[in-house]
Amino acid sequence: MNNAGGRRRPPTIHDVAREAGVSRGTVSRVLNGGHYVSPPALEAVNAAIRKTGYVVNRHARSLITGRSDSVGFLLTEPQERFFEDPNFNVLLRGCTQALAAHDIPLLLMLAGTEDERRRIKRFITAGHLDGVLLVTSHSADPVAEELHKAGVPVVQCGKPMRSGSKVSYVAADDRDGARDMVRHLLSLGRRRIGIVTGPLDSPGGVDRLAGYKEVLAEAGVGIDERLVVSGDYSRAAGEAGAERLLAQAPDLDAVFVASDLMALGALTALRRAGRRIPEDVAVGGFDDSIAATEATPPLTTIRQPYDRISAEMVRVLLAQLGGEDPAAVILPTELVRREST
Amino acid sequence: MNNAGGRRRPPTIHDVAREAGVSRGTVSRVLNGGHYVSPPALEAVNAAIRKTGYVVNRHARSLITGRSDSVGFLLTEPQERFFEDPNFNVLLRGCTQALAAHDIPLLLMLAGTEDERRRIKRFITAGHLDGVLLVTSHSADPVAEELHKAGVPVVQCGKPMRSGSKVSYVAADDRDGARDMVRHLLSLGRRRIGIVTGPLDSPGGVDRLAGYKEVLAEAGVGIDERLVVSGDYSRAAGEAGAERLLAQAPDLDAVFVASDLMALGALTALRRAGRRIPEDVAVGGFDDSIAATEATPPLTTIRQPYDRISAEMVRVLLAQLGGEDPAAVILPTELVRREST
DNA sequence: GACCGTTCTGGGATCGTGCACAGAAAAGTC
DNA sequence: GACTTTTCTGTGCACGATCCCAGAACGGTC
Repeated sequence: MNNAGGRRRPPTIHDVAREAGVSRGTVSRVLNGGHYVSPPALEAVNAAIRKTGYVVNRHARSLITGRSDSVGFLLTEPQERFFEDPNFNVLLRGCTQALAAHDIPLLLMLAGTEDERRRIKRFITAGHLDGVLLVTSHSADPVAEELHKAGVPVVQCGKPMRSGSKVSYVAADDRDGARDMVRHLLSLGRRRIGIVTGPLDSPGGVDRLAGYKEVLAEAGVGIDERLVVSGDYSRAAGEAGAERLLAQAPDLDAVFVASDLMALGALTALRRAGRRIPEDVAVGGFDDSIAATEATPPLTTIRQPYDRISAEMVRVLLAQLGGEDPAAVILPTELVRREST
Repeated sequence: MNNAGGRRRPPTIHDVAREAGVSRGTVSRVLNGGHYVSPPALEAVNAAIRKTGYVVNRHARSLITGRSDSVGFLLTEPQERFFEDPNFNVLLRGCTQALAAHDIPLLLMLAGTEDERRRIKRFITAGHLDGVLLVTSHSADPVAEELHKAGVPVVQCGKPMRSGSKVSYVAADDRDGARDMVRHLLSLGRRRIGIVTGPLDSPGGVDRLAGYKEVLAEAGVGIDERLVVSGDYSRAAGEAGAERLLAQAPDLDAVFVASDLMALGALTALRRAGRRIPEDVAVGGFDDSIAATEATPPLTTIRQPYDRISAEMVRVLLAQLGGEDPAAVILPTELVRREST
């Protein structure tokens, strides 16, 4: 068994066939489900596989089947922000593990520059991948639509902006999450509730704002546009947003910030203005990333089920590879109470 | 050019040959470097490639060459900690981009459970990968050695524990970084300098401690074992470590904490004990992760050049694929002064 | 026994490349 | 011009699997 220094030629299906005393065809059938194989042949082949340590050559298989049995995980701009977002890690890990359970390798592709985008699109449309899991914070990104048009199965993380799109997606229920948070703030007796929204050219930004307005209207609390500002999910934007709110509506007693990272910035700004959290101003975040638990005080937030999102993305993609139609999945969120409210 | 709804058969080398009026062999030669091809033939082939939109079928190529032209990025346990470490992201992104420049896809493999480890080892040794970039916080991990013995080119991130190993690695100069930090603390007039080391079964832990002791000895400051405690790089360990130091040596005036994450915990513990940072106790970290800049006060730390580390890992691996011998690369660190010292 | 349908098996064709080889064409040498 | 060397080209084969098809083996029915 000494094999140091170089790789030996791996056993092929032919070696297994010879060892088992059957033909290649029979071995191939065993490998692909075992239909139309007699019990003794099945056992002989399995024994031969164990004995030889045979592993299928995926390249040879792909060449004839036309499938690659691998999936791409595509992250499009803006990398800096997203890549440092802990939520991204959870997604990537979840997808990798869900695919591993099906023995499907994941190819990581980062499209930062325009040049990289072209390269990657070329790679994908060349048929090197069976499907693509797409993550982009900018949901207006046309790449999902382009790949879909080229016949490549795609599942996007987060709702796409264009509503007519037939691209599969998996997302958390932004609107409902926002409703829960605002109801929670109302239940604490707060009435001057500000909001720092996400970018309003993305469904995440729009839907969370819609939920906010909906609940306030329901409760008979009027909507004061001075209580509404927007940011881009970054920490700095949260800080600036809170400052703007304080200037426009100094009497606010709560803020719903549309991401935990922005909430961190908001905490800084509010504290600097001398407001106590949560006594003077209650602060609610969105995401439930680790940032939320490590903040001081720990953030009340809306949990996005990233582990389930990744699992669903893989499930939907594999279903599509199996011939099913594109699907949209919306997963429920959950209010997580901590000390900031 | 309408191709909605399904993939069309991609053009093959044969289509290109027919289009260019040459044979398959000539096209193949153009694809692989263009040697022994006449100028007119070269141009005709290139034109045909552009016209047909031809992209090489990697599976067919791999089948005949025996190479896969793809590389694995393997992360072994313990995932939870490492995966949430922002440094990991920087490594992963750096490797992906460096490989993309050579048109080499990266396959992400996470080995959490023992079952996953077996699966992945099987996958790799089956020849589905040309080489492996290995990241593990536990440097005693035998997987590097195993893969190496199986003839798979490996480059490890961080120095391996076993010194006799012939596995390539790329690491920052831990010892020198520690020396710089301790010299810096000495230059501030501090003499009672504590240390929270990393795990002492890893070179990172051992070497940083060695640097610490070396500089103190050089400076004629004795080594007080009450000033030395160790942790596991986690935030909680930093907090506990600082508490132990405060109990064992209440007169300390500086702490060198062997990771930024631990330093965050140490800040909490020191502040709770009423020590002002940096007036009473100066705190130095290690890594220069984003945690360092976001801490209050921002941490003085030793910068590990993760972007260069990832680039070197890829360079060394590709060199090895090209037939060169395994290599060890140690990169210089840099002191980053901020407000915690 | 003749016939049928189902289960099971083996071998040839095939996927799209790279490589070895043979031979043509061009270039250099005496 | 005859010869060698170098450059250039096309063809057959191989890589390792799946797929298809023909036909054998089996069991049941009339």
